[in-house]
Formats: sequence, structure tokens, C-alpha cells
Amino acid sequence: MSSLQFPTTPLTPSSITKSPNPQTQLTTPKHHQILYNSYFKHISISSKQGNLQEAVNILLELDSQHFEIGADVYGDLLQGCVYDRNLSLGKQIHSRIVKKGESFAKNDYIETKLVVFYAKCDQLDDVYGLFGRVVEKNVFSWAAVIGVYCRMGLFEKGLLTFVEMVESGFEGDNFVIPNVLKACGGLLLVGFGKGVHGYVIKMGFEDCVFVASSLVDMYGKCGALEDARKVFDKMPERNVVTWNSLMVSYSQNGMYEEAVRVFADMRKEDVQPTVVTMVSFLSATANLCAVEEGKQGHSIAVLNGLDEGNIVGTSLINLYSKTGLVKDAEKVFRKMVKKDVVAWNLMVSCYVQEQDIEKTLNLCSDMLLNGLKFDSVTMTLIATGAGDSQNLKLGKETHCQCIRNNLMSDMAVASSIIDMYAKCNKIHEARRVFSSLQTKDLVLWNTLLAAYAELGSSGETLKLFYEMQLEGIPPNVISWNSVILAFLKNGQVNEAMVSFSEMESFGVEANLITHTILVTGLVQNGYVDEAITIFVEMQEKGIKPNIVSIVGVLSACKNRASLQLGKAIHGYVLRHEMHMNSVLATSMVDMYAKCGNIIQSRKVFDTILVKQLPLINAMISGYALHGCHSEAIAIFRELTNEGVNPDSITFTNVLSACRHCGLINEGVEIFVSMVTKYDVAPTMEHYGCVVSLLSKCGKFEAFRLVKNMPFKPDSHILGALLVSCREHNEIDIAKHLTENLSKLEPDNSGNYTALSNAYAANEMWDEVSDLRSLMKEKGIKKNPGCSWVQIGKELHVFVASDRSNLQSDEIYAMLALLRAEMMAYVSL
DNA sequence: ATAGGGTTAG
Repeated sequence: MSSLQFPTTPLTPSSITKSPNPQTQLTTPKHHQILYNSYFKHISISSKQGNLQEAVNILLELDSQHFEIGADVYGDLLQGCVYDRNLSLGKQIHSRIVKKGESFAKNDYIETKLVVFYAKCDQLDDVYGLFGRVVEKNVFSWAAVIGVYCRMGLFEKGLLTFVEMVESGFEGDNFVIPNVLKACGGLLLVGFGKGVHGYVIKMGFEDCVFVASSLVDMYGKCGALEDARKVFDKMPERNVVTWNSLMVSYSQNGMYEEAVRVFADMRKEDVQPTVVTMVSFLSATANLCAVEEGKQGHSIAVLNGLDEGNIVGTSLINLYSKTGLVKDAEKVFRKMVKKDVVAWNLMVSCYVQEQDIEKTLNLCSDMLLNGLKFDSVTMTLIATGAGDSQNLKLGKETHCQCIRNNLMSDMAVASSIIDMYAKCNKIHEARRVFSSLQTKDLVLWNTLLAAYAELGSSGETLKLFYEMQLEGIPPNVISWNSVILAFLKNGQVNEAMVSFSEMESFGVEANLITHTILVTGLVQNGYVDEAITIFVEMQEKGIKPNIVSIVGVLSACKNRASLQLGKAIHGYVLRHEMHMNSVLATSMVDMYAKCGNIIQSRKVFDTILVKQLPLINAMISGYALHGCHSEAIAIFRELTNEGVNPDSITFTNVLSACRHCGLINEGVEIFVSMVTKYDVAPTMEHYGCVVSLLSKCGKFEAFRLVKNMPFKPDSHILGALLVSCREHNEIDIAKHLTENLSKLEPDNSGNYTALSNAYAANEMWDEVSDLRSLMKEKGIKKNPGCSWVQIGKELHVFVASDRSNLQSDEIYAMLALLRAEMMAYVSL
């Protein structure tokens, strides 16, 4: 501005308000000073960049023309700079104040305003310098200093300054208290926070919306949800920030259902959502994998125009990624204008979760091409992806990158690297990385514990479990779960049960996963009834089963042929509207088949639209078990025509079905297609089916096939050939084969088992019985999980495949009897 | 005064 053109008409307050243009309205005489002041005040409180700049220019011009301008005018314009966060303009004013000399600058009002200005502009050093020199400190300058500390995350300093302020005889007001509470929350100092809460009540600030909302936030951050709720419920007046604080509190403490409920209540009360509302709601629904609610959140965000921002965008990607809606996640990602590192990482995380290592790596290179750098989150994600895909080369490269970029001190990075080595079967490397770290947190210990547990190395797991306690890290439920898992994987059922009861006396509560580990592990060790007991106990404790635990208990049902319990669990799944995904349906189909209800098995099978191979295999195997061989083969034909690629297990079941039907041509054709069309390497079991098929139908080609087989024939195959010998009356060959069978060191119980399985596979029940008598005579004990299952299975087929009029219940009674007999036999 | 991403157990 060159020179000022002062208009001739005096100003009126209303004209200032309506059109604050100084060049046309300000008049020259000094007695209009009041109006200048009013103009400056107006600008300072409703400032826009341009107006403020102009006002400061006028001020400086007037100043240089030696108009008497009071400190309050400088203060008002500094206030304008605070509203505009206009640091450079404020600095101009500051330097003019300094130039005017100490008598002008040494003024409580000016000094306080300067402290406030620099504090609001986050200029820590200036604040520190000024505040130290301010002679007369007051509530405002104290509040400004505490505020800047808290805003910049220097919570300890903020609290110490607050203490100092109170000790100097100042009372905190309702402007400084929210900052103090923020510091308490940030430091998780719930005790200090409670003290401040008491102070708030004493001072009578509890009804102030700002203070009370801060209390909710502080209690929430400290995990004291009941206190947060109490403050919230008592509030006479709430605004959107109050509601948001409560929702965020629940969400950050993992109580996502509660957070969702708060959102619903908020909508009932007609509180207009903000970006913060949407972000924390979306985060809660994402963690719950609540697709419907999340999608609703997306619509609400769009309707309120809150979906454009970066943070809502990333929350949406998170939601769609966690719920497996990759296409939707990609859509949001593509639409985002300014993608920051969080957005990229979320998309990477989505592909890692989908186990799509190719897309993960492509996205990572795109990320670099777009000028972004990998941070510790990116590295954690890549390491996780490398572990999931057992890509050791990639994992090692990631490890090197982390070392080069000094990221190994990040606990999440370190544990993902350790986990990656463990998943790539490099337990020693995992150990080496673990040992090389200076500080180790609970998650890190748990990562290594889990790695040893997975291997069933119960000794090593236990050693680590004690070591961590010696290092002062108390184990949590995850650590205990790993110990129990290690025992179960190593067959130490008693030790696992002891640990299970011990953990409670250490004040650690068993959770859903603890029980699932036990159910699954007990079944795998043959303790089926005990597994069912644990499952029932879990429900009695009020722990709701999820899909994984239901799959575990269904496997107990099928091993015990307990159709009744299986049905009850199916009912539970339907009642609780659990999503019948492919994994659950597979175990349900399997359970019904093994418990004798093949019709129900098929019904469940038909409810799943996109059928994955394990589900198909379960259905085929179910049909085969029930002697519905043509249905088994029909499903195989139908799905291979639809382009499904069968695997080794599919062929085992289909060939077994062919064997039971005596379908030689079909069996051989399928065997050939397995090798030529589907590139599946035949196993001994596959050969066994075809050999058995050929033998039973009196085909001497069985011998030729065995001769050309790439394995040494096992007892199944030899047993099958034995049948062929019978058909052909080839006594010499049969004798030779029997010698071969006896070469399998018959005094070893495993070989007796194999031999009896071979007989059972050929429905040679008399021979099975003879062999059992022989074992009884020789006092050879048997593993209950082994032979009787096979015999029982075969017996089951025999009875189920229309060769008997027995009803299902009777079959299961027979199977139970057989099991009881075997158990008695084992205990001899 | 409130808000987004990564690590450990089935």
C-alpha cells in the first residue's frame, strides 16, 4: 500500500460491520481513533486473510505517521493472527512492538497476547523464551503454555506446568482443564485424571461441555470405560464431540459393539455426524466385520457430504478390506485424490489379507513410483505377506531393508520378521532375530512362543515361558494359549489340562481361543468326549462360540458319530444367524456324513453357492462313505465339467467310490485323467483303489500295475492282490504275497494295524477277526485311534451301502460298541 | 475436547 486516502465521512459502527473497507471509510482526524480501534477489533475477530493483512498494513502506516495507537490494538490484531494461524503476519506485528521500545513492549497485555499467539502457532521455542521473561504471568499465559505442550504431545511438561501454575496460586479455568485432561489421557495417568476430575467438581466446571467431554475422552483413553460412561450419563448438555468421545472410547478399547450402539443412539437423538463420527464408526464396524452396518455408515457419510476427505476414505478402505470386499476397497482407493501412505498401506494390507502376494508387490512398486516411501507399517505388511506365502527370499529382503532403515526397534516390524522366519520353517533364524533385539515386549515373546508351540516343541516353549517371567514380562492369555497348544501338539494332554487350570490361578482368564485350542487338540489326540465337555463348559462360562470353535466341535461330533450333538450345533448356527461360509459348511457336511445323515449333508452342501474344493471333497467322501457311489461320481463329473480342478484328495474319494461300485472302466479312466489331465501325482492310496478294483473284478492286470508302480507296495496293495489271487485260485502267488506281508515285521503293532486295515479294506472280516485274536494272544496293544477307525469306517460302508437293513442308530450303536471293545482291548 | 493403517494364540 503506497499512501492512505482517508475518506471524509466519519464511520458508523454499522458501516464497519457491513463493509469494512478502510480505504473508503476511514477519516483522518485523531478523534476517530475509537473508530479505528473498533475497525481493528472487527477485523481481528472476523478476520479473513486479505482483510487482516490490509488492517495490519493500515496499523503500521498509522504507526509510522506517529498516531497514538494503544497496546490493545496490537493485541487485537495479534488475536486476528491467532484465528488465522498467520505466523508471518504476527511476527511482523511482534517486530514492530519490539521496535517501539521497552516501555511499550513491557506490558502484561501485550506479553500475554504474544505468548498466546506463539503458543497457538505451535512455536514452542518462542513461547518458552517469552514465557520465561514475562514478569507478570496470568491465567491466560499459563493456559497458553500448557496448551502448546499438550498439543505437541509433550504431556509430562504440560502436566508439570499445570502443577506449577496451581502452586503459584493460579486457578485453572475451564479452558486449561481440557488440555490437562488430554495430557492425563495421553500418559494413561488415570489417577491424576481422577484428581483433576475432583478439581473440576470443586471448581464447578462439571457442566461445561468442553470439560466434561474431555473427561469422557480421558477416562476412555485410560481404559476406564465405566467412569467415561458415568460422566457421559450425568451430563446435562452434550454435543457431537461428547458423543464422538464416548464412541471413540469404546472403539479404542475393543468394545466395538458398544461403539456401534452409541452411534445408533446418536442417530436417534438427531445429532448431526461429523467426520470424526464417521471415522470411528467405520473403524468399529470394520473391526466387527459388520458389512451391513459399515455399508450403512458409507451411505450416511455420502448423504452428509463427509465421504470426500482422506481419513474417511482410508476408513472405508479399511472397512472393505477387513470384510473381504476387495473390489469395493479398490474402488474407494482409486477415487481418492490425494493418497497418503496410510491409504496405500491399507490397500497393501488388503492384498496381504487376501494372500495375493503378486498384487501386494505390484502395489508396493506402484507406491514407490508415486513418490511415496515405505514406512514401518508397509514393512510389517510385506513381512506378513512373505510369511503367509512362505516366500523366504522376499522375507529376507524385507528383513535387510528393515535393518538398513533402522526399523527393527519397532516391535510390530520385529515380530512380523520373527513370525515370517518361523512360518518359513526357519525357527533358528527366528530365534536369532529375537535374541538380537535389545528390548522385547509381550507381543515379541508371544511371537516366539507361538512359533515353538506350532512345532509342538513344548520343552522350548515352556523354557521361554519361564524366561519371559524372569525378565519381568507377565504372560497374558495368548502366552498361556501357546503353552497349551505346544503340549497338545506334542501329545501331552495331561500337561495341557494342568496348564489350563493353572492359568486361572495366575489371574489369566481363558478365552474363546483357549477353549478352541483345547477342543481341537483333544479331538486330535483322541479325547473326543473331553473335547465336547470343554465346548459345553465354554458356553456355560458365557463365551460365545465362533466359526473356528464350531468347526472344532463338529470334528469331535464326527469322530464320535454323535449326530445328536452335531444337529444341536447346526441348530445353534442357524439360530445365531452365523454366516455359513465354505469352511463351516465343509465341516458340517463332513459331520452329517460321518454321523449317518447323508441327506442333511447334501442339503447343507446345496446352500453354498460358490463351492470350494474342500467342500466338494467332503461331499464326495460323504457319499463314498454311505455307499452312494454313483452320487459321488456324479458330483465329481458335474464340478469338473464346470471347470473345478480336483486335487489328490478328490481322486482318493472318487477312486474309492469306483472301487466300491466295481466300476473298472470308469475307475481306470479317472485314474488316467488324474495323471494326464490334472497333473496330480498318484499316491499309494490311488494305486490301492485301482489295484483293488482290478483284483476284485478278477483282472490279472492288477499285478502288472503293481509291478510298474513307483512305490514299494504296502499292506493295502498286497491285501488287494491277495483278493485277486483268490479269484484266480493262484495259491502260490498268494503264499508269496503272504510272506511279503509277514516281512512287515508283524510283531510291530503298527504293522498289525496296517495288515488289519488291508483286510478290512477288502471286507475280509474273518481275517480281521483272526488277526485281532492273534494280537490278543501275543499281547500286542493297539493305538485306539488307528485300526478301529479304519475297521469301523469300512464296517460303516458295508452296512450303509444297502447290503444291510440296519437303521442308522443301530449302526452307530455298533460303532460305539466296537470302539468300547477296542478301548477295553487297549487297556488290557 | 473427539478421528484413519501394521505385529502374537485356534
